[in-house]
Amino acid sequence: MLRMSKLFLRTLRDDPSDAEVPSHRLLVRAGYIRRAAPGGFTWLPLGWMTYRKVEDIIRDEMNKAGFQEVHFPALLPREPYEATGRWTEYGPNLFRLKDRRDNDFLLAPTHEEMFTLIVRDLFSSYRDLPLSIYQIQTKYRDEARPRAGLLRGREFVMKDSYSFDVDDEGLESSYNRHREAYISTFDRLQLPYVIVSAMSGAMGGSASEEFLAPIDVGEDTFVQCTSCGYAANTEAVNVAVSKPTDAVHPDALVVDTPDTPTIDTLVSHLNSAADTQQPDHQWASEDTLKNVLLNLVHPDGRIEPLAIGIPGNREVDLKRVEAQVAPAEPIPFTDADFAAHPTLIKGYIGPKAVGVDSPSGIRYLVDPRVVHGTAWVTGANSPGHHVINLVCGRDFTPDGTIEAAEVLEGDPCSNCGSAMTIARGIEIGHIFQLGRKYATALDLKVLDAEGQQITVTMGSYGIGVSRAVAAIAESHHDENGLCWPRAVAPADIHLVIAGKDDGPQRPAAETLAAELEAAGVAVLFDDREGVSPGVKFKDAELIGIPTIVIVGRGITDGLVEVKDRLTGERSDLPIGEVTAHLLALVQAP
RNA sequence: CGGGCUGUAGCGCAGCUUGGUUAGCGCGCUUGUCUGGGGGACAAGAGGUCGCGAGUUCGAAUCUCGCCAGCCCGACCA
Repeated sequence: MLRMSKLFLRTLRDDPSDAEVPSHRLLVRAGYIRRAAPGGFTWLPLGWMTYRKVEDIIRDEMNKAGFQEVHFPALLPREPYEATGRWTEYGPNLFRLKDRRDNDFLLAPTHEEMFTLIVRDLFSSYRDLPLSIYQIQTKYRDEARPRAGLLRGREFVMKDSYSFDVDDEGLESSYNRHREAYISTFDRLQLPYVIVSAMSGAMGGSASEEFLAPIDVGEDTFVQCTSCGYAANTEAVNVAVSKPTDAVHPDALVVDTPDTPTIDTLVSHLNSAADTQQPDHQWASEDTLKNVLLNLVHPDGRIEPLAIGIPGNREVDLKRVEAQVAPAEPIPFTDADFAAHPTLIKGYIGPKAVGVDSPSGIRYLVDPRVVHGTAWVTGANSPGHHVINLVCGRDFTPDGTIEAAEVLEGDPCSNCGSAMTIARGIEIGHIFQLGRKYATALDLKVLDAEGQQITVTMGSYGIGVSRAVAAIAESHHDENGLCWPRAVAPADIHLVIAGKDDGPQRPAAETLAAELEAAGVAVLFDDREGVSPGVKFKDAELIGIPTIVIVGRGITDGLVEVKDRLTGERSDLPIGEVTAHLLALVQAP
């Protein structure tokens, strides 16, 4: 039993000024967590109990699925990460430090290397596989900008699993077992989620999905099809592509378009100038082909310029580009870059100035909607001039396609063509098939049935444990405070004495509390003296235990009040029946 | 890493423009009395390196410079 008279807790009447998102605000106000470092939080008793409930559910589901728990150090030597290249590739987000003999160490941001190495050390036969092992561990990332409390810290807890299989079918099966385990886990945590297609990114590999809790404060943007259920992180969306057309277009024609360096100015010029006006059709921004230049910075420092052609009604989405070109990093051209490429006229760049066979030699990739037979208005590579009716495949041929254009609300689904919606989400889980990248780099092989060495294929699966606590808070609160799902609440029942300190309420509540505890119900007992009922009620709502029991003025008639935190529904029950009633509530599935 | 805002008691804030006794208010905390179903009242208290460091000045919370930290937007982010 937790007695509030003794509990290490102080609730705050005002919102902390540095907290913006609800989970951060309420967890601090209700006395669950406290900021201790940039991006680091102390868990106070109520918070730690909730955290442990979440962790236990995750652990339980992992164990049920047959995965085995291990535990690595967070402090690791440089060598394994050197072997996979991540010591440098991980960049500034890696916490690096030195010991007294000047050896390099790091605080692990994730543990692929260590898991791979330990399996290599212990196992050497296909008969040992498949294997899935996991840990629940504190991770460190030197985030440029920790924010939103627990949602993005520099120190956080993650459950990370790794699967090891001899072939692709095995990997597929391990992947699906994790997917199922994640579904059960998030269902138990009562976290709403959408499973979206994701990029496997620099990690390599193929299949990759994210579990996103659809909450506006989330940092990921995803699309969802209103009809077929397709969902994807915007980084991973494939645009719906029209078929190549056989339409016959007039010859390409260069027209004077003075002072039209932007799509807007170009479109309004086309619609007003005598030589370009069309009787039956207003020019629109989607008729234009916008050519944007980027520099790709490769991990080895090499810089490669890249030209991207997209419909003029859209912007380039750098996140999407990065997902395509990883591990290279895309950076927009600066004025200095344009100066270094005098054949590229900013605002008037056309397909003829770019492409590997052009004078510039710059690789030219276009949006997949720019297909054979489509006609475009685009730059004529001369200030104040554009060309109309420039036909892809006839007048120019790009070097390839790239998913670079921003995704807009209402865009057609690439699967079924229906309109897609866009929403934000918190990434609460990520599962993906790593393949053989780490096994190859660290030489993880086993003998197959024929006695041949084969490289193991791996999967990697993460759940942010501390982030899950915040995500639950984000999806389970109201203006008065938290409303925990029963499975993760720090106690089952919040029992409040509402009466004079020497009134009959106290002995009745004490008896009830003892009875509940004896029946196995975890009670947070507000037995504080000299605290008015109003204060206790406010605290109870802030703290958010799902059922609040009030021993108050009804006690003279032998009644206590049972209140549902979420619905506000209340009922008076004879004190003799309360324990059975609450027990049923708590044990309800 | 760029732009904007901010840093004064556990929490929320005023004071800074125009430098000047002992830095103030509300909440919270301590003691007492009253109160006792929605953060109650009165009284008396405790609690501060004014983010840190230099500088200007007879004198700096206040002015200048540098740094650090926080929040928001963007960049970044298996």
